[in-house]
Amino acid sequence: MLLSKLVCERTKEAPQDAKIKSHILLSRAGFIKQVAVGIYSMTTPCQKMSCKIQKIIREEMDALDGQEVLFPVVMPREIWELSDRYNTIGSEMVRFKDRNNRDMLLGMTHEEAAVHLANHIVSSYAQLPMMIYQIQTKFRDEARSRGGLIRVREFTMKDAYSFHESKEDLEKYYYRVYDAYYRIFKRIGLKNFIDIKSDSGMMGGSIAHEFMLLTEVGEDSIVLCNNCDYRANMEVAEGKINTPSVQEQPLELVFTGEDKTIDEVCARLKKSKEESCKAVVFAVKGNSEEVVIAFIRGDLEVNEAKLKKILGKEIVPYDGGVSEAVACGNIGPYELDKSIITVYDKSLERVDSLVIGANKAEYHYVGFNFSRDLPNAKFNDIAKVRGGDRCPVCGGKLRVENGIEIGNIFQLGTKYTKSMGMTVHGADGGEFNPIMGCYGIGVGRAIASVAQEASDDKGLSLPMSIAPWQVHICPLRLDDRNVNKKAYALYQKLTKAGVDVLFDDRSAAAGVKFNDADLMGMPIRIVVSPKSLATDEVEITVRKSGESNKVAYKDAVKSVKAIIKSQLDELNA
RNA sequence: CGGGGUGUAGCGCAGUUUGGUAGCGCGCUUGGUUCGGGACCAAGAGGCCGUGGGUUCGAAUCCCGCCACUCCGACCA
Repeated sequence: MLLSKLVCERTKEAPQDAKIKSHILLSRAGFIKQVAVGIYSMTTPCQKMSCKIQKIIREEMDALDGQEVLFPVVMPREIWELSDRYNTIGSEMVRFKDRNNRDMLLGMTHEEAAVHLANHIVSSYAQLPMMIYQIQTKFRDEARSRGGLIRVREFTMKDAYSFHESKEDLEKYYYRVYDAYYRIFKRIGLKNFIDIKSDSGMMGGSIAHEFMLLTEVGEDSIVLCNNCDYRANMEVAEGKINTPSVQEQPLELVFTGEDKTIDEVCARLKKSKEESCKAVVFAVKGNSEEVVIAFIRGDLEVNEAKLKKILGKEIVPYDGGVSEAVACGNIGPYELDKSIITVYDKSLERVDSLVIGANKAEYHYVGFNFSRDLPNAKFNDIAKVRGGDRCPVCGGKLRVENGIEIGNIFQLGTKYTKSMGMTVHGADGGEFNPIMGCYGIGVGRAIASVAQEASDDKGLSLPMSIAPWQVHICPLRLDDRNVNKKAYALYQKLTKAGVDVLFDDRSAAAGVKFNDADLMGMPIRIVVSPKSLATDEVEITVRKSGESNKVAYKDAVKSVKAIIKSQLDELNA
């Protein structure tokens, strides 16, 4: 490819809105161009990279006996009503009417389509296990896109769906996919990634893992143990905390005036926050009359994901109180209106003397004791883990890091096969609903993740396996007849040898060419110049290490192929 | 969905307070001199100042509406 013709505009300055490295570099290198919020065009280098990632994914999926299919982007309402997701999914799903006034939608995931297809084809247990996958555009109307390609509305995703006769078979297959995911991420050049147990959320099913790239700019919080290999998404992470040892005391009503926050009340009463109980008020989504109060120790925060799971309902923060008389700041568990849904965090269970709201303006109680004063209270874990809490497995210290979700795998169970009426004949002559797994990887997000990780202050430094071109030739002084002849000849020879080459045919200054090469990040740079040709050599520089060697012109192809091979071997190891 | 911010040339920005002929840097075109880490000289092209309305002799600038983009938060199968 000749750089002068390449559809890809580099800029010196980053777009003002780009905040994170991958977004800045992909924009500056001209790999992506925003069209609307969360919607991007990809230029040639980016598309080539996407194709190479897809090729690796296909190889690994095919090795699992996956069969590539293509589901539609636009689907009718009907199949989504069978799983009830037409109604349960909110406005992230784009719905519209076709010319005949039929309800249609844009696919944001394809469990329904997968079951619809499999249901028509699979009728016997002998056809199982079976996995189908696709690589296709999805549209999710995210409330807020950000971070360049990290969180977008339209994106290319590989999604796979497997069908099994038994839970055991699913589990066996699930862990094969798990291993394949490790290979995929390693092969595309990601380094600092881990898998974590995750909340299967609204997908249904039980066991699920997320693959996370650990990076400061990640939007997810991950809890990791410094001592053992416990790790979990913040949504499901558990931590152990110390219980303060306080003497049991009689319950006593105390005046606290205008002090409402935990800090104010504890300061006035000279108590530590660990001996207080705070109330966090939520409303059930779609019904602001239905109030839920979560009680938790004053120094902790409520983990809304855990709370939702316990309630089985969507909730939203609510800033009102339990009544006009008792606003936030004086709510307590003692003698509270019984019609209100309450949830108690386990952090409160063994504190023998608590400061609580009195459900009465300007008053709190001290000396509250759950086992004495509210013996029927049930305790759940609804606390957000903090860095420094202790590991639930080994007791070691927990830390919290940020990550980007680069893939996920779910054991779905029979949620979709049951609701959509997919049955298969078993060996015993009976019928059963196949057990499903599903497995996703976002291709664009993988590109952003690589850009985030594989880069330095000069620009991208792309892995050999997915770089759009493996070699970037920078001829200096193309007006020099010898340089011109030898540089173009080298370009031809490398191309013939099966190497992907980008050739900078512009008559620009050396600095311009070098800076563009550094920014675009091809793994090997070759300089052909009057200086190098004086000794009949070219200069080969490895982008990653910066290591540079002069190689005899006639050995250049051999030398390049050796570097390519060693870098690919390292990624495939 | 809540709270801030910004829309002026392909990109990055100044000009808006105090209304008076549309500016700068980069990039682009042409010619010349340069040539191993973002060269120099000269000459050019390129803008309905987001959009609709209002005020005014006159609006990028003042007023009102709308749209888009963006940051923080909520949300995120």
